[in-house]
Amino acid sequence: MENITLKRISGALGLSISTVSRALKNHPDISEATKKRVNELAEFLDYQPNINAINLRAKKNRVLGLIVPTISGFFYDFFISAVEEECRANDYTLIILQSGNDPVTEINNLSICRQNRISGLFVCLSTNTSGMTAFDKFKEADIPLVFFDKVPDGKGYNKVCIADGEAATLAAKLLLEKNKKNILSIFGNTSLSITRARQQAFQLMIASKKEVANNIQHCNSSAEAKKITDRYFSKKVCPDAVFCMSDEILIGVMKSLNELKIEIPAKTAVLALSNGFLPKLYYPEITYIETSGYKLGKLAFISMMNCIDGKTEPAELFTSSPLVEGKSL
Amino acid sequence: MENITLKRISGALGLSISTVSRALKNHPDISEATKKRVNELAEFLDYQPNINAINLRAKKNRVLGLIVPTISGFFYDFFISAVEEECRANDYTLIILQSGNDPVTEINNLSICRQNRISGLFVCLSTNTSGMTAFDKFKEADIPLVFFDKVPDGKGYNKVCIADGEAATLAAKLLLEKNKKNILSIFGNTSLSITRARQQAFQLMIASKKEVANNIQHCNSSAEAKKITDRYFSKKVCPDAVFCMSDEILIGVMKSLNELKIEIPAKTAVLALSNGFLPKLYYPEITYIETSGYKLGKLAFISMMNCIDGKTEPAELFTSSPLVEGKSL
DNA sequence: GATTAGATTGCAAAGGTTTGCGAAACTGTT
DNA sequence: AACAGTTTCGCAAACCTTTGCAATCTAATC
Repeated sequence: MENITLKRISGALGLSISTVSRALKNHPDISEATKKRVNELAEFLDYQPNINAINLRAKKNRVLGLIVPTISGFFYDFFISAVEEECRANDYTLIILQSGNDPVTEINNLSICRQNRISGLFVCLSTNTSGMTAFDKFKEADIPLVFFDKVPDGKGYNKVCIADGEAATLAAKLLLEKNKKNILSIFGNTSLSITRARQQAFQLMIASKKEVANNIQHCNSSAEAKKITDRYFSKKVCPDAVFCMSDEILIGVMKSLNELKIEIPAKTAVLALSNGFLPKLYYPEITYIETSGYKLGKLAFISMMNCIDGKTEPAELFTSSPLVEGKSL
Repeated sequence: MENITLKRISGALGLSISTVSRALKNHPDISEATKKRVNELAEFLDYQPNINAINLRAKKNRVLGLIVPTISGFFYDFFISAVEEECRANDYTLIILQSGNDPVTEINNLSICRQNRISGLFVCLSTNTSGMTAFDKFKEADIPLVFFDKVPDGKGYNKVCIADGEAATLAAKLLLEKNKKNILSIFGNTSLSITRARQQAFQLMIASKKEVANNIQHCNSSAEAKKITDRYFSKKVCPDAVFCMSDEILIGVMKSLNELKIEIPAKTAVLALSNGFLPKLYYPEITYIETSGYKLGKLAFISMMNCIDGKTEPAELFTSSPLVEGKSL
């Protein structure tokens, strides 16, 4: 079946292409009568403007890119969900690409984005990104970048972040308020800036009460978190609280505690920084400080719009992290 | 900064646009010397072919659409993840849209897809889709549709599905083998074809052993599943096994059992149909029959490629559902 | 030296849309 | 009837790429 184009409509109506184009755009030059005729036929023929032609002429695509280590999980899917909603509401097309934490794939994805002539890009760096040179090309081309979650160091980049320090401080405060004396606090890989920010703030606050023991541990996976917890809770004196820096860690901790049949919060309290999905799965529901991927996504889109609207200075925006009470503290 | 185009390169090299175009495509008509010159300059200038111009000329976009009720969850994100991988590997761009289970949004999304001139569309129907007329337009336009998860009734559509019957039968068989006598089986909303398929197969197999009691219940949420479980396990004679049709139901069941401190599998066994993520969270790990979103995504892509390659008859493909042993049975 | 074959390159059209500018038609005034 | 002033519309270029066909050039053959 032949494509419906302006030419086709103009031919059928005995008008010029430009008149049809303007009529469809409700241009004041065109008489109401003509507009009506054109719109009716366009409707009838189910005319769809050719987006390629439009973009070609306009020299820009209303397309945003989004690169993420992986879509599935407890965090990025929520982030993507928020960004997609905003893109749809603002007439942007969204292209999502997974890097799988592979630097080579990451570079390829950047290339795909450039081929697609995106107007902006959301990026969560892969864990072992080799450098920022590939990203700097976008800056040169005046394509705004908004980093989230795993962000590059240094000024000069747009970033949206969880207020890691605040959240961790709040967590520590809560534990102190509840008079916990022997805390097991588990963090992720220290090479990540999130880890450092969260740990530093947490540590600082706990240290304000000299008599409180803070057992700091690091891990790279749920399994490692479980092992650590196993170890601490097979001692004579068990921790009276466990702090989990992330959902991934929470999984390991809970598995251990459930297996060891440690009652929560009677024997030990559990507190986590979490996206909010997992804590509600457990019994009792885990008290957590919300580090919402969804909220972060909304914020990222705002930041992107700012960039596209010409705000030039790179900005770092933060989401708030409210406490969500469960029964584990 | 000015855009790099073929014209720009041809000007700089004193060649014609067509020569440059062919050189970059390694056309045999062009001498090696010229190819080298062209490629080097293109590389140097970081030339990116204008995809809009290419698509305009080719009259088709290498773009696939994907409509899903929501990205986040335990299922669709895995499905999307698989489809994205395949799209990337096969040079397709993927556009993901959420319907939020709203029929109006669904229609709008279809419209967005048409505007983007997609070459194919993956669809999971929203729960209350009003009818298939909006989708039939795609058929008329020869744009292949591949339905997954929530699929329309009747022949005439491409579908990829979990082998619901097989999976449920396998589940029932396992419970019978373990000599369970009093089973609580919880299913989702009966208006969904998945529910009906799973329930029917499960019921049939259990009924083959007359002495086994099968308590069938339905629910629309985790919370409802929890209530049902609460009720059954506050009776004098508790079920010796719980079957969960889905992850959502499993969540409610586990919350109830944990709260009531019912030991698994000592007091009662738990068996689920699941995407595989949640069962590994619990202690003990839940035995499940895998209804993998990831696998389904891979299959959907295969089906899509078949359609695009001109296979005309609508086909219904199934993924297998292997047993994954946990410690709950 | 003329002819031919083969290698290499260029011309021009097409794909669909937008838009500045000019042209035509119409209105109403004198 | 001539004019100005509006209203309404069309021409043509530009966005960038691909490709059938024609054109040019080189070298070899008769």
